[in-house]
Amino acid sequence: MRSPAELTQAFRQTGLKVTPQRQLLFRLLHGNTSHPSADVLFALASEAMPGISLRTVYQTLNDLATMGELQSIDFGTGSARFDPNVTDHQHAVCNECGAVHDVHVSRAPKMSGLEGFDIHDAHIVYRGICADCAS
Amino acid sequence: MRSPAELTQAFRQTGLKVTPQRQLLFRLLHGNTSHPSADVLFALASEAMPGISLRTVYQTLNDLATMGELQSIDFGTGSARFDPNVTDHQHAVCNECGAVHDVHVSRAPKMSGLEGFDIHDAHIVYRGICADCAS
DNA sequence: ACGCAATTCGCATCAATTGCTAATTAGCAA
DNA sequence: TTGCTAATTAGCAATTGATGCGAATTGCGT
Ligand SMILES: [Mn+2]
Ligand SMILES: [Mn+2]
Ligand SMILES: [Zn+2]
Ligand SMILES: [Zn+2]
Repeated sequence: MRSPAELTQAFRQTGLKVTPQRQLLFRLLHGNTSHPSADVLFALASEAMPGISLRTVYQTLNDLATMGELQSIDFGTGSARFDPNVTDHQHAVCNECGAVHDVHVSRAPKMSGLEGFDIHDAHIVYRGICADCAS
Repeated sequence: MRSPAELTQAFRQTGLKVTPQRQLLFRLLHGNTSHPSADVLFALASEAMPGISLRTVYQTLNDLATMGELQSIDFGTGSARFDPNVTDHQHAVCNECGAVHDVHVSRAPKMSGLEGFDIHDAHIVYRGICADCAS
């Protein structure tokens, strides 16, 4: 995801308005590696801007996802997680605390057993216990 | 997942009863490689047994999952998919028709960028267009 | 055949997300 | 700076997949 300043330009160029609510979310998401849910972002946003609506948080997240500025990922944890890192990477999910960490694999694994399937992308989810929870 | 006959034994040994509804689901699931949702199973079950409840389908699926006879997988398609194949394998999901196919990878990919994470298992989801939809 | 714990199934409930819309506001142009 | 107008906000209703509940039913060990 680009910086709040760059997003401001991008939004205006697309005919979208730059509101205080959106600027706040730009700031909360930029460089955020915690893979927050809409709930969590709503809680964070509410601290800085009491009265902001959960609906608005969803709206802005969807706008950003549509623009390709962030990805929405479903790890089966009940709610979608949002990731401003749209570069190619994988995830490790802790079974204990639910934390999601970025990881990388050296090379995309080849699959076998299926002919004629045109692969667009492959996503790997590692599940286990994170360093914090192991102690 | 074991055969309907074996499951009948296993259920009774666990103190669970073997009802006609459960026997039907045993049959519908055994050797099923289509990764059906609860909805789809309910539709199939309703053909053979009109009046069966969706609640009962969920109940039985949860029982089987708890016993380790099948796995519940969330591909982010809106509803959970159920897989009676509990051996180590991966999946390819068609972006067009939503079909889920079993695939295999030669070797589990190593991840890097995270210290002290104890990996229990890794799941890979390939997304793209299946052979049927390509034509 | 009996007794009782397990099961079924309809309905209420829940959680995450989206639909709808009246009131508000950003941003452009005069 | 002011005014116009389309975009946005925010509250609430609705939706969807799934679970909680409980009265009526039924499997199954004795
Ligand atoms: Mn990430
Ligand atoms: Mn499978
Ligand atoms: Zn953890
Ligand atoms: Zn397809």
